[in-house]
Amino acid sequence: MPRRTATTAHAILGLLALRDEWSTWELTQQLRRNMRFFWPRAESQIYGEVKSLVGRGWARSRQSFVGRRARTSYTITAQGRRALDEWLATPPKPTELECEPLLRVFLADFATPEHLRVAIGQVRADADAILDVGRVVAAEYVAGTAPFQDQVHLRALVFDFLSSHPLMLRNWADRTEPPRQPWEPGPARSRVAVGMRH
Amino acid sequence: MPRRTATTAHAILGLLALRDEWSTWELTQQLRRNMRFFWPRAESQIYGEVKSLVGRGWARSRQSFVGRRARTSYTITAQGRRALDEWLATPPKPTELECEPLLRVFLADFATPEHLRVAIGQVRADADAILDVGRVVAAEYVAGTAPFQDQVHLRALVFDFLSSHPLMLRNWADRTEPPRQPWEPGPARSRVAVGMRH
DNA sequence: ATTCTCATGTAAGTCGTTACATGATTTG
DNA sequence: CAAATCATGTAACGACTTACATGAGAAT
Repeated sequence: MPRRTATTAHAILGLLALRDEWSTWELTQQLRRNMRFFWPRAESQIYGEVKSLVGRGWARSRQSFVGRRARTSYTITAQGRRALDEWLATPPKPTELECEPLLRVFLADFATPEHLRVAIGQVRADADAILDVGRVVAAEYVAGTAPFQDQVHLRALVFDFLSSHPLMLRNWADRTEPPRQPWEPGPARSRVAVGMRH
Repeated sequence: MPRRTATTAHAILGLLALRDEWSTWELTQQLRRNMRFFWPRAESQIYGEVKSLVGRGWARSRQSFVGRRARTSYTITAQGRRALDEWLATPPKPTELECEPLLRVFLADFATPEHLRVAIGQVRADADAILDVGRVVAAEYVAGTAPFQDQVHLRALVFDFLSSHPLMLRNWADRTEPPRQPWEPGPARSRVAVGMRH
C-alpha cells in the first residue's frame, strides 16, 4: 500500500529546492504569482502543507520574529531532495480543465440569453486575468528583475503555455459572443443572439 | 448563511431536466461522454449525489429490477427545476486548469530530460484523448444518432471549445518537444520518443 | 488614532477520490 | 462454464476550501 502523497506537497517541495530558505508567506506569493494558473490552491493550504513536509523529514523549519509575532521559514533537506527526485520520476497525472461557465453553456436552454452571455463573459475574464499577470511577469523577465532568471529556459515553456491557453479562451469567447462595441447601435434587449462565426 | 450546494449536484440536475427519467448508470455515461472534459468527476460520486438530490426534494427516485438486482432511476421535480433556474442565475465560478505536467516542466531542472519529454508527451496524450472522443461525438451528430439533437445550437459551442482546447495543448506540446517522425534515422536507444502521430 | 493591507495562521467541514464488494450479462 | 466486462453501489479517507482570528506595518 504505497503511501500516496498529494501533488501540492511536491509543488512546494520543488520551490524549496530552488532556493535556500523560504518563509511561508514567500511560498504563498510564489504559488500565487507563478503556479496559480496551472496548479490552483488556496493559500491557507500552504501553511498546513509545509508542516507536513517537516513531519515527513523533507524540510526543516526555523523560527524568527517580526515584532512579537513568530514567522516560520523552511529549508529543504537531503531527504526532501530525494523525495522530489522520486516524484519527478513518476508518471504525470493527466491535465484537467474545470470550466463551470461551459457547463452553463451546456445547460443554457434552461437559462436566459443574458445568463449565457454572462457565462461566456466569465471565460473572457478568466483569460484576461491570466494575460494580465503574464504581461507583468514578462516585463520583469525582460527587465531582468524576475526571481530565478537562470530558469528562463523552462519559464519560457511555461510562459508559452500560459499565453496560448488564455488566448484560446478569449478567441472562443469572442467568436461565441462578440464583445459589444461601445458605438454599436440598436436596442440592446433584442440582441440575444449568440453569434456564431460569420 | 446560505446553504452552499456543490456544482456537481447542479450538473446532474441539469441532465435530469433534459429528459424524463435517468438511471444512475445513464447519468454516469452521460457525464463521462459529454461533461468529463470540462467537469471531471469520479463516477462513484454520482451515486451519492443523486441521493442528496432526492433528500433535497429536487428529484424523486423509482426502483426497478434487473434480475434480483435493484436499479434506481431519477426524475426531476418542480422544486428541482426551480433550484436549477436559481443556480443558473448565480454568477459562474472562474475556469480552472490543473496541469500537473506543466508543474513538472516548471521543475524540470531537477529531473532528467527524459522526464521532461514524458511530461510534455502527457499533455499531447491529454489533447488526443479529448480529440478522439470529439471525433466520435461529432460523427454521431452528423449521422443524427446523437441524443439531444435539438440541442445542437448549444452543443456546437461546447464542441468548438472542446476542439480549441486540445488543439492548443497539442500545438504547445509539438512546438515544445516535436514528436519524432518514424522515418527519422539514428540509433534507437536515443529515440525515447514521447508520442508520435501516424 | 483609525483604517487598510500585509502576514500568519487554525478549525471545521465538504467535496471528491480510491478502493472495495458484488450481481448481471456477454463472450469464448 | 469461466472470464471479462457491465452495472450498482458503499465505506473510508484525505485533500482542499471557507471562514475566522489576529498581529504588524503603512497610509491618511
